[in-house]
Amino acid sequence: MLSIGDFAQLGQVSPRTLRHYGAVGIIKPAHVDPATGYRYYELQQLADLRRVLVLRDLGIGLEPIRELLQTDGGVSLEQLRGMLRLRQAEISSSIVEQQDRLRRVAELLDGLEKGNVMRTTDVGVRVTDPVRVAETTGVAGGYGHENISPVFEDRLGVVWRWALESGVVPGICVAHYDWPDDSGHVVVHLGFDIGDQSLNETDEVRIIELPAVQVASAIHRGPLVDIANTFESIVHWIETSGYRIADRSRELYHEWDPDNPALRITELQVPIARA
Amino acid sequence: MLSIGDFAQLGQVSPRTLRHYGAVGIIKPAHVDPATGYRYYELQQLADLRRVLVLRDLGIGLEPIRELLQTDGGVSLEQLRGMLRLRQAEISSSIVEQQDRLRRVAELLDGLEKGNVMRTTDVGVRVTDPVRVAETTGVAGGYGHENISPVFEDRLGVVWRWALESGVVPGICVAHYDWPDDSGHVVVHLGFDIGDQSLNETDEVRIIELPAVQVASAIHRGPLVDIANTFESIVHWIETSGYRIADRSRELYHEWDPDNPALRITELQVPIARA
DNA sequence: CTTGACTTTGACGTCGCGTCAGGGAGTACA
DNA sequence: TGTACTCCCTGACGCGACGTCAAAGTCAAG
Repeated sequence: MLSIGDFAQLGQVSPRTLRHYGAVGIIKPAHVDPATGYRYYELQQLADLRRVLVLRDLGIGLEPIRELLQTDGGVSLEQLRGMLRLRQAEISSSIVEQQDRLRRVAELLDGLEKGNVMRTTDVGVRVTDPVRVAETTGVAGGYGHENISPVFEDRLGVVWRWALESGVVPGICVAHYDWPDDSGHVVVHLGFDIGDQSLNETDEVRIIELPAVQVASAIHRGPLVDIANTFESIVHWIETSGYRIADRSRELYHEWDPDNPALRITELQVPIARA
Repeated sequence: MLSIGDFAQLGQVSPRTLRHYGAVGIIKPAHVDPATGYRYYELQQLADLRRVLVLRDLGIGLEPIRELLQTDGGVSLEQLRGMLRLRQAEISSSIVEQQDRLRRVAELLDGLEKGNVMRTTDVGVRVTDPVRVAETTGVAGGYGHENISPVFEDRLGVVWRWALESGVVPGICVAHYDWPDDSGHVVVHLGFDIGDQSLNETDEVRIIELPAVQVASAIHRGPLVDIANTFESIVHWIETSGYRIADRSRELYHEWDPDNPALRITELQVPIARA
């Protein structure tokens, strides 16, 4: 019969831990003095405690450990095997996760050295919601703001008039681009979210649904002339993060103040998949 | 001006999270309606939120993140660098730890396949307390219970008489062994813990101090005839755990009922060091 | 004006104990 | 027998980052 302090010392744990184990039913004192409430342990229980500590140090929770000890005998062997395999899988995936984190930290540090603090910080992965868009298409001479911008102005007027005529409630403005063809020309799609509204298409305005996809996204603030930088950041991020570009990119114009381009807020989305 | 729900959806977090961030001072709503308490956010804050999420997903706590954002400007760059390096070290060591766990889980599973469930489960590392021992020495023909046991009986009688004569309060019984010499003979040291008591040595009884060392220890229950199995388990554990035997082993007789060998409880300790 | 979606504050739960606080119990010494 | 010191008890809060109710107020649409 050992006092809780002695037993704790032998088992290399704190008395508080033993009381806790008693409270959750893992290791109960062999005897409790009914008058004083003092806990007394037997030396035999040291082996039990050891087993608990071994499992605990494997990262197994106290509740599963309790279940294992409760059904001690033949049954628990299978359970133990199952638990261990489960832990094996959990630990493995957590290692992978940690290594991924380590890579991201290293990249951020790397970015710091080169002075571009906010660049990578802004890029993140997410899964977009599917969105129904009423859009028009136009053709630009290529990527780059000087090519895209005139088409934009033009098409924006078209959809805007269409919106007024059809009485639709326009949601957020959305653009996406097809891959350039051999001549370098780019098809530009420009429109806006229409939610669940049922509308008739016209020759110029089509209604399509952009599917939900996993994207790398970044927020671009200010005028669109330098949006290429943001786009480049995303592409760089994608490459160094073990992804590849999976589809055509999209742009969402969260804030579009015609009078103040500096306050514009644009979200750039590039669909990705594991490389 | 976005409601908390809209802003949360854009940022891919829950409203609860935003409220929490507001409460701890990381991201405060751009405006709070004084009448209703409704929180309203600006789209500009999305970038802030993104940065927070990036750092959070790196495993950095909210409090450090808050400090980084508070001192935004030139100063925080150095802090950020420091934080990231710290995280780098933390993640690295946690990966090592997880890999160690993974190894231990695999070994336990391996042991399960071979049917020796409790063997490895009982072995653990600890650091012993230094202990002062009054002991006698004897020579046995070799390791093995048949050689050790007669010497034990003999020496036990000697220290016991000495204890009675000197009026010492005996503590726990302790044995340790020197390495066998060329002829295979083993010097056996047998005595007991005397705590802080000051005592005179005799020709037969010496007082020594066993230093604090890191040991692999296991509890052996029952008679000593099969203690070799337990010893073998420890040695096997040491070898497969990346340690080596650093010194002579020790035995502690926690429970020593002369009438009932089945209830005996012996702790085997083998000093270890990293291989 | 109702309905339903959204929002507020407040509070508890998570996991494995560490760490008080306030008070009883055991042991050694005068 | 008093006292001092150590050990033990129960009960409670704290940690970290929110999830998850609950009760009640707010908003926009029909």
